[in-house]
Amino acid sequence: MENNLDQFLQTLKNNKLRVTQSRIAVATVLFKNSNQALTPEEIFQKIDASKKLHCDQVSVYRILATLEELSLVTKSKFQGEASRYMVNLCKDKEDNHHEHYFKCYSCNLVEPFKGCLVSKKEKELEKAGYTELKHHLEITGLCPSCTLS
Amino acid sequence: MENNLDQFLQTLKNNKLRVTQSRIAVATVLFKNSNQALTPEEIFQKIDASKKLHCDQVSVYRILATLEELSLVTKSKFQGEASRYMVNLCKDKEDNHHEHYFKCYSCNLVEPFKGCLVSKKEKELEKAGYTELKHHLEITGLCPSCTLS
DNA sequence: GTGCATGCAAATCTTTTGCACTCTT
DNA sequence: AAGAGTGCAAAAGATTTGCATGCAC
Repeated sequence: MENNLDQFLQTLKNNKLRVTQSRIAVATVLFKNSNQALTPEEIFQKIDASKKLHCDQVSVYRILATLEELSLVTKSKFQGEASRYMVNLCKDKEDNHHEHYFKCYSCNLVEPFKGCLVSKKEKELEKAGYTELKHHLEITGLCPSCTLS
Repeated sequence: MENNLDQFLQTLKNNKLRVTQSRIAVATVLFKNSNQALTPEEIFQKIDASKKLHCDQVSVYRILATLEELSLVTKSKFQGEASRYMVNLCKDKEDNHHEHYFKCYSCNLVEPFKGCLVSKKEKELEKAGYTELKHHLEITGLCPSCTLS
């Protein structure tokens, strides 16, 4: 856990980015909630509540954008609400790394699905002359444990 | 075409909604662009440009919401931009009518796909204890004719 | 010391809401 | 005449941008 954070910060250094208090604050909150996907707002609230950490809300946005470019965090967007971010625990650095996510609307658990549900359809479309295809899939609901309680 | 518009307005009457100038304006623009999905902004611009028609931009939002409830228009949301609406040319009134859309980012053509690419995955999840599943899928790219030109 | 990164203010974009007035029925 | 629907103003929520200051290196 702590190792993960250190490794995380090391990646910043390796990319010639500075290890600032704000970035440590965001990273710390993300690691403490590594099984949830949090909105920038939620991350800011948790930083603010901790008293020990500090970071402006606008900086949270900027930092998350930076972290996403480095593939240190994963962004997932669900309809009608703010984007959500979580640490990218999947260590393989393949660029093609592509996933879809389930989000529980009760506990905000976010789970990735291996494989892509849409690639088959995309291949069909490419054969039909479509190009530069991209897609975005969101699945939401109640996870098993929230279903029971 | 004109018949479609009349039929459209008749549906309003059948649902005890008034046939107002604003609703005619929105419907007219939607029918003139029935193969495209337009944003509320775009619809408003076209109404405004026509000089003959008139409707406030806020009313465009309200009218689209009303039309969507009656299934007269279909709403499709794509990442990072405003929602898009188009007349629902599919006449079967099945409530289960569920589709996914492809949007061309060049000409804004929107095409529905029959069938659902995700339902199989959802059934797996239900077996695993997940409940109240919903999903949202967006596919974008260049359509064949925009690819060629 | 240098300049990357931050904090603060303000702007942007989309959409919603409140309310008085108007037009359809 | 009644009230559904509209127009205008303003608010709301998420995110971005500009710029002067400050902190990591």
